[in-house]
Amino acid sequence: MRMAPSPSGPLHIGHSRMAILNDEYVKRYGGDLILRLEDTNPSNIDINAYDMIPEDLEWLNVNVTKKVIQSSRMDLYYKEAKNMISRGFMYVIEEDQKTFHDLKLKKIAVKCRDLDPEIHLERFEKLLEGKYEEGKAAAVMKTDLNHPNPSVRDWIAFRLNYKKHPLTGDKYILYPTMNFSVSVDDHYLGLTHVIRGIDHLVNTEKQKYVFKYNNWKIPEYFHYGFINIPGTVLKTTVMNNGIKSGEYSGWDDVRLGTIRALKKRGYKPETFRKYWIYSGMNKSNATFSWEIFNSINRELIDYNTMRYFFVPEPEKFNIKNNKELKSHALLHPQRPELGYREYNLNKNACIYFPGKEFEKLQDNEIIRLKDLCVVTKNNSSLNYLSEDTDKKIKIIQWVPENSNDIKIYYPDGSIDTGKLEPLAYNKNDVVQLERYGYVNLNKNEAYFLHK
RNA sequence: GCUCCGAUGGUGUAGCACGGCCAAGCAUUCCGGCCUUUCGAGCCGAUGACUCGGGUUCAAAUCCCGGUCGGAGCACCA
Repeated sequence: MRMAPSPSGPLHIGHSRMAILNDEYVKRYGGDLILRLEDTNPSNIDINAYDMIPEDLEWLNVNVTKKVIQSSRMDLYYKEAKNMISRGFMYVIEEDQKTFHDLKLKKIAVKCRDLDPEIHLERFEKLLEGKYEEGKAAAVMKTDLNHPNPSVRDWIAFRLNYKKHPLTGDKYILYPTMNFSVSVDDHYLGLTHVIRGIDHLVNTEKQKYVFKYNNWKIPEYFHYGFINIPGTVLKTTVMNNGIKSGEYSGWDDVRLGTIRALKKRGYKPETFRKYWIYSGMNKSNATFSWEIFNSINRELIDYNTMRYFFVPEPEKFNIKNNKELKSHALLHPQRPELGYREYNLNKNACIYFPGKEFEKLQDNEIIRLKDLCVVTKNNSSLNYLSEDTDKKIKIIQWVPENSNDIKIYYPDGSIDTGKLEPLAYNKNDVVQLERYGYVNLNKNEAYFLHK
């Protein structure tokens, strides 16, 4: 099995599907999982991606057994190309891009298509030596000019690019297109099974020509459908531009759909795995379900997340108690052995209470400050009533006066501000803010995870 | 336009290769209830789907034909 991203940025949630599906097959049936970085287009490479991609995979617990970088295999591609030219399966055109394309649309062969292989070999050398301008010549795979899909007709196997390559510099100028390098690599790396998206359906058809001409064994292909991932930014160029312009704080900005952003928000690697295994390899397109994804994650983290109080839009109230109070809230309702969060409140203590909740209360309504006492609303104040009651009343969270301000960053770009109870401050952990949601605390700020 | 794919509740899937056990299972969301000093967890309940039309057959979600809708590809990107 293999996975073959181009090193143009870090992995995002869409890539994680390919990675995990491949990894899962290797786990079940054995074999190698090859990470192949496809960097044969110098115009589309981010040098940092060579490191970021393996990091992301490691975090996802994807077990890569072998790593290959295509730009270090150029000699192999050249060798195979010459071999195929000499046998008449590939040729070199001296037409420019548009001319060649127009001819193909009309199913017309270029004049030189069937010239002696020797001539094409000479031309190929000229390509390597840089005797042509970019876009004015290319090596072409001979297929079928009558193929109903114009892109399958005599597709381009090598093209010139004089741009400096981040890894190989100006050592090479002639680069194979994906369809050629993929075919050669899939064969020599011994691929038996290929899992990839349906966007490659036509590429598979193109690549099969290379296999057939060389009598190579064609791998088994599986194509899965597109996943539309709503509400998140995934396009590498958009992310990249946003980072450069300062709009995003980096590749791990919580508004992005990268693996590192999701990690920062507090998702578990296992969540990705469970989700993608559960989704299977349906060929039909689907919408990514954050609901299900979050539900999986919630189930994984709930047992190990401590509970704390957070008060959004805090309003300060003097609860006018005439005695000292002590709060005793469990760190985890199912795990009393973990202990309590306790705060001592003096007589006439002040607390913070959520502004929105206060507005919703009826006058004289009795409510419970969770794990503290019972109060009643009178006009614009909250007044102490008793320590406990048997009645079923609303239970609302609060925080003591010495609580700290905190900002909670949402993936949609919004920010919630409020007061976080002192015991949670400066923690670096995923916690559940009771009646609010799960967040990943990072000292004096937090990233919203999910409800 | 051409070529190729696909279509099961709000969402995601199971079932389709070998028609009957499917008056369609599971998960999630929403709604209702129980429990609980969280709107979390847990428990119970409810609503909700085979794209349409033909055909084959004793019998079709499953096979065949056609329509509709959706998607992908039509690059010297991957």
